[in-house]
Amino acid sequence: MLDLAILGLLHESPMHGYELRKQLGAKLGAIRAAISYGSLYPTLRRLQAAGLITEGAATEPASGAEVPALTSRRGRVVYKITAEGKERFLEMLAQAGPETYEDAGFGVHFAFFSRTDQDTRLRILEGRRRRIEERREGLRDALTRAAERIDAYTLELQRHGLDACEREVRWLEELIATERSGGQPGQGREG
Amino acid sequence: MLDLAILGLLHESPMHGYELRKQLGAKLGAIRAAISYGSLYPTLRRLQAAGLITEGAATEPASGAEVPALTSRRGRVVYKITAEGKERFLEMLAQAGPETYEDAGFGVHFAFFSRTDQDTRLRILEGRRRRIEERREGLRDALTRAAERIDAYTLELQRHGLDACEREVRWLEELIATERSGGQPGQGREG
DNA sequence: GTGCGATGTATCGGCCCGATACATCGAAGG
DNA sequence: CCTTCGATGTATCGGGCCGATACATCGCAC
Repeated sequence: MLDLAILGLLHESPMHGYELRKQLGAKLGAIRAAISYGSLYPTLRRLQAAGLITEGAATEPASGAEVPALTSRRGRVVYKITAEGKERFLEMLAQAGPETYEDAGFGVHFAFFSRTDQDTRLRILEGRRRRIEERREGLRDALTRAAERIDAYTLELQRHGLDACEREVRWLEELIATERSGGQPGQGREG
Repeated sequence: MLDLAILGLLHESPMHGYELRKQLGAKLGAIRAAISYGSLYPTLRRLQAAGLITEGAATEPASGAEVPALTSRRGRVVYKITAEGKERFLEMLAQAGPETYEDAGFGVHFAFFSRTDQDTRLRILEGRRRRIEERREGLRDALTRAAERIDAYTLELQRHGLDACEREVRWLEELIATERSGGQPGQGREG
C-alpha cells in the first residue's frame, strides 16, 4: 500500500525521504494522516532490496553550470525508480485485491487513476462501491434490527456512519457515470 | 484502543472471544472493520496479565477422567472484567490523548459516551472538532494553492475529503450544542 | 554568536492485520 | 446412517505501520 504510493511519486520525479513524506501528505491528505518515518524508511529499504528503486547521493555533479538553490550537498539520499519499478507500479495499480477496496487502499489507487486505463478505473470504482454498500447494509441492519437495545450515542455513531456510506455510494455512482461517458471528474462544477 | 473497547464490552457482560469479536463489529461497525483474531487474543492476554480481566472456563467435561494431555478438546474461555478493570476503563474513557481525536480512537470513545459525564463528552467532541478542522484546512490549502498542478483524480479525492470534513464538523457542532443543552443525541429526528 | 524552527536520516518497541491451523457442532441431504 | 458443510470457537505467525526517540545540519532572527 505504501509501496504503491511511493512508487507512484517516484515515478513522477526522484526524491529524498523527507520530501517524499510531504508529497505523500499532500497527495493522500484526504484519506490518511501523514505517513510515519517508521514506515517510510523500512519501505524504501524493501523497495530497494526488490530492485524497484535505487538510492543515489545528491552530491554536486562537478561543473558549476546549473545549480538550483534547493540542492544542498549534505548527506541527503535521493531515491529514483527503476524500469522494473515502473513496470511493477503499473501492475500493482491495475490489479485489485480485497484491500484495494478498503479506505486506504482505494484512496491510493484512486489518487493515481490518471495513470490507468478506463477499464481498470471502472473495475476499481465498482469494487469500492460494492464494498461500501456492504458496510451500509451492515449498518442498516444494526439500526433497524436493534435500535431499541442500543444506547443513544452508539446509535448516533451508526447513523452518521450510514450517512457517510450513502454519500460515498452516490459519489462513486457519479464517478462511474462520468467514467462511462468518457469524461474526467470535476467537469461542470464551479465553486 | 482495542483495550478500551474490550473493557467496555466486558463491562456490560462476560463474554468469550468469538462473541466479543461480533459485539465489537456491531458496536464499531460505523468506524472500523471487524477486528482480527490476531489482535483480539493477544490483547486479551495483555489485559489479563495486567489484571484487568480474568479468564474462566465455561465448559464442564463432567466425566471423571483427567483432561487428555495433547491437543484435546478446548473449552470456551469466558472473559470477565475485574474491579481494577472497571476502574481503568473509566479512567481511559475520560482521559484523552492525541489519538483520542483520530478516527478510530474517537469512535471508540464516542461509542461509550453514555458511561461518561458531560464535561468529558464536551471535551472530546471539541477536541475531535479541532482535529477535523485542521484536516479540513489542510485540504483547503492544497485545493486553493495548487489546484492547477494537481491531476483531476487527486483533485476529486481531495474535494470529496473536504466535503466529508465539513460534514463531520457540522455533525459535531450539533452534538456539542445538544450536549450543552443537556439533551441526548437523536431527539427530534424521525426517518 | 546563539538559540530555534525547519530540514533530514534512521531505529525501536508495540499494536494490529491477514493468513493459517485446528477443533466442535447442528442441520441438510443422499 | 453417515457425510458434507457452514457456523462457532481458540490460537499463532510473519509482517506492515505507527509513535517516540535520537541525532545532525541549515538558515535566520535577535
